[in-house]
Amino acid sequence: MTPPSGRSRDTRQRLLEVAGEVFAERGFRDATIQEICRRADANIAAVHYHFGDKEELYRTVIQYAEQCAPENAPADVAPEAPAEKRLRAHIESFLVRLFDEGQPAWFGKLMAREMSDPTPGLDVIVQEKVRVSYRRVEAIVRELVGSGASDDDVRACVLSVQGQCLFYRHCHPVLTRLFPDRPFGREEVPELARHIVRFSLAGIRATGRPRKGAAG
Amino acid sequence: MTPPSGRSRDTRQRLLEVAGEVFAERGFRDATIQEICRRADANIAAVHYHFGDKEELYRTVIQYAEQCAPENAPADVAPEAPAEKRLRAHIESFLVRLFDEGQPAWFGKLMAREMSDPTPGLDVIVQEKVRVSYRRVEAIVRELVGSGASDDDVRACVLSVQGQCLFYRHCHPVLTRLFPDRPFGREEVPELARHIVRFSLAGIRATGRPRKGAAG
DNA sequence: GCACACTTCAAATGCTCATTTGAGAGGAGA
DNA sequence: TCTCCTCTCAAATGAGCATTTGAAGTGTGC
Repeated sequence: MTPPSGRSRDTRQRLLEVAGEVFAERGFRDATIQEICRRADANIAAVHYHFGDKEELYRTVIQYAEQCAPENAPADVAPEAPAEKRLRAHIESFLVRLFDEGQPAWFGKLMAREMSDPTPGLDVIVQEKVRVSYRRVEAIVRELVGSGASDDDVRACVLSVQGQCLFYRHCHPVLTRLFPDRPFGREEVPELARHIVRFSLAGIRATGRPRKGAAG
Repeated sequence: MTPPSGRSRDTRQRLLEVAGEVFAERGFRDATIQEICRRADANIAAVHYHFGDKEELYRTVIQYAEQCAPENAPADVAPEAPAEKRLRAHIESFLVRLFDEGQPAWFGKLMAREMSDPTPGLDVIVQEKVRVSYRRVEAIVRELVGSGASDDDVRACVLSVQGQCLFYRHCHPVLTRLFPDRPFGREEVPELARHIVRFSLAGIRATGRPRKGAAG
């Protein structure tokens, strides 16, 4: 006689998904077990029963998120494609992941949150994900940058690219206040990507050249 | 017979400064009045006496920080200097403010925190500060960018510049884990600034040009 | 000395929240 | 039917915290 919805899916599973959302929205500390259980339509003791405590729930959420988004890389471009194309593909897929409100939506938010305000249990996992992403962009930049570029130059370029992308998530609250008429969401990704690609390609190529930027 | 240090300065003043630090370190919610009072060597009821409550203390801290750092603009460059020079000066002073551990040190941290995770009482004030900074960079970019650039192009360039700078604060925890040997602090500002200037100048100039970035 | 305002203090007070408890519901196997 | 075993539930429990209280200190003008 139980209703077919809600109760139907495993409580543990529902908790996991809802917890991901709530942690992403509020952060580890500000998220309350009460809210997670309310949204998951579960009893407040369910978290303890299934996960032990809040921290363990958080850790499990991260692992779950990782296996949910197994392909960090953009699928729609061949590894042997020219570097420009791969850069464009990376930036687009990175932005999409940052903005997406879909299935593993909260993962991007969660990562962004962890980046600026890490919690103890996560260090290693963040690093694994971030390092992979970093290495891919590094390879691209290395192809594009001039021969005069040092390792430091390459790293700086990678961080410039990632910085531009992450900005739109990290500072989203500021952007919506600064430009109330101008949305910055999933819809605008192609447009944003176009700019970041053009800007970054020029920046990367300039980095390779021996002459300095302003003081000739 | 009271010791000459500690007690000497006004309790209210000490609370204000210490609270700035603590809020910057932990965020509004995670900061506890207990810790603020302990560090300020004040009784726990002092906050209520001098400020009413935690929120009002926070608001006062922001105002205090603003008047502490009245000159948001880099002082060491004339408004009529060439745009390249002004861009360099802006980027350097922005980075310094983000990294500085000096007097109004926590202000940068606090702003960074507010940007990604705003608290209700602050919206307006953040906007005032951010808008000023934005307008200055906008003017610089407008001079540098080609005539073919739209308003959207200009804005995107400004955000690319700010994004690159803010990245080093927002993602500092990630950077220290990703590159344990490579510090990213106050000391490295000139180096970082040099890269960001070169990268951004090229990016901005490329944005003005009609041809697309990748398909040349 | 004496009243008075301004500050500080230690000890409540009460709220929110994570965690625990102990009592069941439901189903599977004998 | 009886017995486990798994899972859910409502109601404690107790910790951490912001806020309040009422009793002192401390100085200033008289």
